[in-house]
Order: sequence, then C-alpha cells, then structure tokens
Amino acid sequence: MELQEAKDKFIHTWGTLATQWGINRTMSQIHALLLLSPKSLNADQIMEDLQISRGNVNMNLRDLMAWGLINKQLLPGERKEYFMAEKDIWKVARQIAKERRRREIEPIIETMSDIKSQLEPDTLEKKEVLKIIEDISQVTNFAERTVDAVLKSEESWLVNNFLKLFNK
Amino acid sequence: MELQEAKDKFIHTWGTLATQWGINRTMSQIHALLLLSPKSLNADQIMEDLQISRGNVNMNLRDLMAWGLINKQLLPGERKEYFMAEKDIWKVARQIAKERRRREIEPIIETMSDIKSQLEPDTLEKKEVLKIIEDISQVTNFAERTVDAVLKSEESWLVNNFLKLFNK
DNA sequence: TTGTATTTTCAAAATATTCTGAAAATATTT
DNA sequence: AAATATTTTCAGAATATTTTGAAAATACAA
Repeated sequence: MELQEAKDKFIHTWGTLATQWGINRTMSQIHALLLLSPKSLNADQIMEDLQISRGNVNMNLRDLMAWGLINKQLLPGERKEYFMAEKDIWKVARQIAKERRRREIEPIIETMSDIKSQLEPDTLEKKEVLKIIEDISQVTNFAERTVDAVLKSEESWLVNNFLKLFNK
Repeated sequence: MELQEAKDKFIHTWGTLATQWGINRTMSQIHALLLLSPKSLNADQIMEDLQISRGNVNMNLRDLMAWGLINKQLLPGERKEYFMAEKDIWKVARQIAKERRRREIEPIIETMSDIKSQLEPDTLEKKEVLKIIEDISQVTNFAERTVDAVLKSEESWLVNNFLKLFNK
C-alpha cells in the first residue's frame, strides 16, 4: 500500500465510521485529513483535497474548533487562515469524551431530575414511573462519574505515562 | 404534572436525545414507552400510542431486540406477540455499552491494524502517518479495556450492589 | 385443506440532514 | 478612501434516512 492510498483509506474509513455514530462525515474527514497532514492547511487546500465546497469546509472547521479538535493558525505573511489538528491523540480522546459527556449524559440528568421534581408520587402508577426515572438518574450519574474518573486519572501526568507505557 | 404528561414528556425527550447521538428517534420512543409500561404491549398498541405505522413498529421492535433491550413474550391464548422492556436499568446500560463498544470501538481497532499491517514504514512521511495510526490504536485499545473493566466490575454482584447503594 | 390473523418486507413518499455556491460581511492592503 | 482578498452566511439543491402502507409471507385455526 502506498502513502496516498493509506491516507485515503484512513480518511474515508474515518468518515464512514463517524456517520455510524452520529457525527457528520465531512467533519470527520477534515479532521482525519488534518491529523495526517504534517503542515497546517487552509480552506482552499481542504476543498481541493476532499473535493467539497467552501461553505462546507468553513462550517465544519468551525464545528471542529468547537469540539476543541483543531486550532486556527495565523501564519506570518499569509492572509489565509491555516488549520492544524491536535496531534496528541490522548488529548483528542479526552476532548471527545468531554464533548460527548456534555451532549449525551448531561441532558439526561437534567430531564430526569426535571420530571422527578414535577411528579408527585401519589398513585401506584406514578410511583412506578418515578422508579424508572430514579433508576435512570442513578445509572446516568454513575456513567458521568465513571467518565470523570477516567478523565481525571488520564489527565494526571503520572498515570497518563504509565498507561502509555502499558499500552505499548 | 399528571401521569400521562410525565410519560409523554419522558418518551418525547428520550426520542429527541437519541437523535442527537445517532440513534433512531422512533426506536428510542418505543423503548421509552415499553420501559414505562407495566404490562407488555403488542404492535397495535404501540402503533396506537405513538401514532406510527405498523412497518415502522415492526422494524424498530426488531432492532430493539437486536440491542437486547426488549423481549418478545408469547401470552397463552393470545395470537399477537407482546413486547416488554428489560426494566433493570443497570442491565440496560450494560447492553447499550456493549453494543456501542461493538459498533464504535471495534471497527476502529480493525481498520487501524489493517492499515498498519499494509503500510511499510520506508519513508519519513509513511512513518509519520503510522505514528498517528499507532496512537489511535493505543487510545482505542485503552477505551476498549476501560469499558470492559467497568462492565466487568458492574457485572459482579458485590460491586454492583455496592455501587447501587453508593448511588442512592 | 382453506380461511383468517398476524408479522414481515420493501418500493415509494415523507422527512431530515448535509452540501453547494453565490452574495454579504469582514479584513487587509494600497 | 477604494480595491482586493478572505471568510461567513444561508436559501435552495442534493443526498441520506426514516416512515408508510399495502402486498407477500408466515402462523394458526377450523
């Protein structure tokens, strides 16, 4: 397999996988492209490389920045904005975990405690519904704490490096 | 808030949240409906309650069974098939975690080791690409092991009950 | 077996999401 | 200031996903 072939395969697969778990294909492909690119790229280069429109590139670069996965670079003497991916994959994973915790776990906690506070347990049926709501609250809180614990241990330098070694 | 209102809110919110993380809205709503229902329901009852077509109900019941979140019940004397949700939310969470590990983590591991095995590190650029691939492999393996560890501890009776207490 | 109830399938319709591209806004240079 | 380069926006187009509903398949009863 040649270099370009490997790159293409990586970018393509990354995009396909992403759609399977609810993330925009183009966003993932841009991220993959920037991960593999040693130099930072500007919008025109990304358009050219992935054959997509300027608007699409712009929107997804925006989203990737919101996810904290890429950074804007202003090169001296250059008018155009350049973008570069965070290459420390452990950092990337942490950002993704944090973003998904925010988007997937926190809304559940909110909704459950909302319903819980507004529903009086004055009949058997209501009590049964509240039981499920409570259970979901518990599990969700457990998930949140677990993610936090992993993030915390992962963030500490010592454990981080131990794990990296361990993963060799 | 009255019972029906709370149920509707739960079912509706559950469906909306699901779409935000790449899961079919109707599938989530059917799951929510069955979670809240003390009795098992048949296809007609679900159609009626959620105002959706028979085909849609059938397809999503199928998917929910594949996820291991609901079970088919054959009631004696009844021709129709009845469906009931797994009510142990810890079990539900484990099933979801397993399914997502299968759908999100395992394909990454596969693709990375595939590219890794086919790309010779004979130039600097190839080495750089391989570095990223390796890093992603490491992080993904870590994620898989972490999920496994949590599932394992969660599955053991002792820890499970300790955590449940802890979450009270 | 034939008739009836129930489930499954799947092409077409409806809906939702993503993408384009040109115009508007913004930034920079002259 | 005007001219030019670059980025952003967003309505409409393209694409992808979900849903419908009726026909086919299957299961059961008579």
